[in-house]
Amino acid sequence: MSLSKDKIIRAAIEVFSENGYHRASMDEIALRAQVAKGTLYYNFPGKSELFKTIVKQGFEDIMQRTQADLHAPLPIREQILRIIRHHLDLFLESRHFSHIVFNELSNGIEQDVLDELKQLRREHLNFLAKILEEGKCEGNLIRDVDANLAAASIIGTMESTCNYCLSHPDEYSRDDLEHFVFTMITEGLFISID
Amino acid sequence: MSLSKDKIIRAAIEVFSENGYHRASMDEIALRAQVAKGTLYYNFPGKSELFKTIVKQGFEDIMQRTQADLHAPLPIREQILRIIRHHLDLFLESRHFSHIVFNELSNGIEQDVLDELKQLRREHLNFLAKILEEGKCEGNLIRDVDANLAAASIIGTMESTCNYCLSHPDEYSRDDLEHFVFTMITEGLFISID
Amino acid sequence: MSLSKDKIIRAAIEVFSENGYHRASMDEIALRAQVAKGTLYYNFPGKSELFKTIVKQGFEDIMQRTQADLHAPLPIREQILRIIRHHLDLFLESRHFSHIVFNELSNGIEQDVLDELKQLRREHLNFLAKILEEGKCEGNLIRDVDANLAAASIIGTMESTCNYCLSHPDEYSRDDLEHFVFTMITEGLFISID
Amino acid sequence: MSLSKDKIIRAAIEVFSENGYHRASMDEIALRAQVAKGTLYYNFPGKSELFKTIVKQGFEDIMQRTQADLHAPLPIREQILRIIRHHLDLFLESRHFSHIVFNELSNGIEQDVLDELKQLRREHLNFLAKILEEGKCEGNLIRDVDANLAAASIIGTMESTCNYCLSHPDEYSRDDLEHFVFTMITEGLFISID
DNA sequence: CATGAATGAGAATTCATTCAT
DNA sequence: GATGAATGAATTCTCATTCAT
Repeated sequence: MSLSKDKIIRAAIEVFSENGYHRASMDEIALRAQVAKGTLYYNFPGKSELFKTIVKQGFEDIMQRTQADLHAPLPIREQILRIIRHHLDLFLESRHFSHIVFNELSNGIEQDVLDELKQLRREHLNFLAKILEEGKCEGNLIRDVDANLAAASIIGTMESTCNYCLSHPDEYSRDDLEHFVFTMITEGLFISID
Repeated sequence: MSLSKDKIIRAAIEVFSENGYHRASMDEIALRAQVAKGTLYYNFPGKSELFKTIVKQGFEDIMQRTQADLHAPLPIREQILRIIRHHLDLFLESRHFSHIVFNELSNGIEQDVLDELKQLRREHLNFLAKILEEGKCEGNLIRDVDANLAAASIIGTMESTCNYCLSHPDEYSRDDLEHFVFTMITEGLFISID
Repeated sequence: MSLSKDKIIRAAIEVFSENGYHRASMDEIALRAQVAKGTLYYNFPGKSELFKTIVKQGFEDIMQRTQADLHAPLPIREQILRIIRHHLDLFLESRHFSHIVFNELSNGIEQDVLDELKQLRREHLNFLAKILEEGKCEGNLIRDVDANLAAASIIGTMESTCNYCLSHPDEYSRDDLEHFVFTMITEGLFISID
Repeated sequence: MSLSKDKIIRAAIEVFSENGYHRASMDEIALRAQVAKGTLYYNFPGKSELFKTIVKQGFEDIMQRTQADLHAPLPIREQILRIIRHHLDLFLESRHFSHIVFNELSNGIEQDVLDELKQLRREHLNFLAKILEEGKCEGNLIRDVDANLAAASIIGTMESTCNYCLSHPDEYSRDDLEHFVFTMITEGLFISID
């Protein structure tokens, strides 16, 4: 693997994260990667393909990190907690990137690349949905809802609350947030009388 | 009242919704509005101001529509249901626009306009948070969580699940979605044993 | 004579003086004159004609003011001094306007208007040249040079030194400048041994 | 060395000279330089920077050409004559360019670029003023006037008379003009009785 | 007389992409 | 493998001018 390719990817993550897809410029990426502009095109067919590579890597990374932490006999309760933890890490650490990865897959990217990106997102959702699905088998804990919708819901909750926390720094601790998200997702807003 | 201004706003909503801020071009907006390019600039100082007008109107619209439906003595349970209904209407009807309104407030818009947009989003969140806060007083129903985070969480859940449904058309009925969202938000993923 | 017309002319002098022909906008002129943009075009055929009116008025004004101060039996020495005085007044008071009037008659104005403007400048030069020519008859004082060139030279000297003084405020008094210009024009740089 | 850069500069001198700063368009410059519009922006940050480059080069050129011709022991009389010669060359050869360089430094160029341009003009004036200042030491020839004002005065005289001659072609020979300017500058308009 | 909404040609600038070296 | 000069289509914005009222 070429050295340039790595430098480019690292720089591209930075630039896409900071600016979003459209405001990110190939010039800026080349500058940060300390390679010539031509080198970008030597290593990647174009901007959207470079973007796809980044996003793909992002999805794979979060899925792998999460997976690695979900040893077999963990109760679903703990599994969900760990999923939340890993995703909050990602979201809080690199909010724009997460935003891109999870949301900005609509704007003006070439249709074929867009389709691949949507496929990646679907896979990630399936990954989470599958964990939930398996969790359902485990005792009478998880409500019988559509696992895909549930996964989407979890991601939405995390993204939105992270966004809010990031724009209100120092108001919430990391632990507060984690606890809140876990409660909302598992117990909901209403007090259950038990 | 200027006829052009209305035509421009209608066209701008369409174009921004379909393409997002950056891919939306003033040319396209003028074309759709059937006015000359100069007319855009006669009526609005520039692209970002036009965008701001649209977003502002969007926020005001959803808040007003929701407010109008929340008569005084409704139980919080019913209020939340109605909030969800109105927001799902908006999200499903104009997904990209909602996405813009609720999320794409980060990428390369002029800082001062951006600040105003964030303020609008904050106001909308406060609007929802206040309803939740008031709901807390009503019996022992709502969990004692941060109302702002809860509001953010609700929006995130709705946005994300709507997105999912829109990319999987015909898999979920409107009623299914509404019911799911309501359950997730109020009861969470876990079955409460009562 | 219409009231609007006067307001427009006054505003136009300001705006042209401050910005030069090209940067001056009809919008700005209308704004300052407190009339609608259409009113400009009701009173003047267009920007260049408006400009011409201003310049013409400027030339006529300076010529008239100067003429009025040159009573018959004044020695040429005194006449030149008064010419200098009046022109310095104009140049120091409204540097950009003078600049426009005396120099910026080349840029992108319609050819026919431009021709008229050049004609006006020529007339002003002739006006000065004629005074010099008459002065030649008076004793053996004025060198036998081309009166037109001499007039051009006088204007150039005044313009250039005024410009310098305006960009170095408080370094030269009005009297210093007047005295310097008079000396340069009449006696030149070299000490004449007499 | 980039070939395009040279072509652009040559074309820009032409276009700026013919039209002045505002009427000169980047399109026209690109066309004349036979490069694509983008190439302009590849080589120069923008219009005003390109303009600055041209003006700077113009000032440096005239100062250098003049300097090169002023060998040490030349009497001040001869030095002034040579200064006049070089400047008339420039003014007559490229009137609009000279006009731009020496005068059009006011109209709507970015403030920072404008400041640099004014600085360049100041340097040129100082260059001339210094020569005059040194000339003062040489015998009792040069009047004790402010050297900066004198330099400004000389430039103004040359500019204005060249302008006049250029709009009255064939009326004055190059030698006539040179002789006139030299006389005006050194001896002034009045006959000194010696 | 006066208005101001509407126009559209034209201008500066950006940026993904190509290609000869 | 890598470069960077060159490109040109696309984009935002300006502004003199027109015209129905």
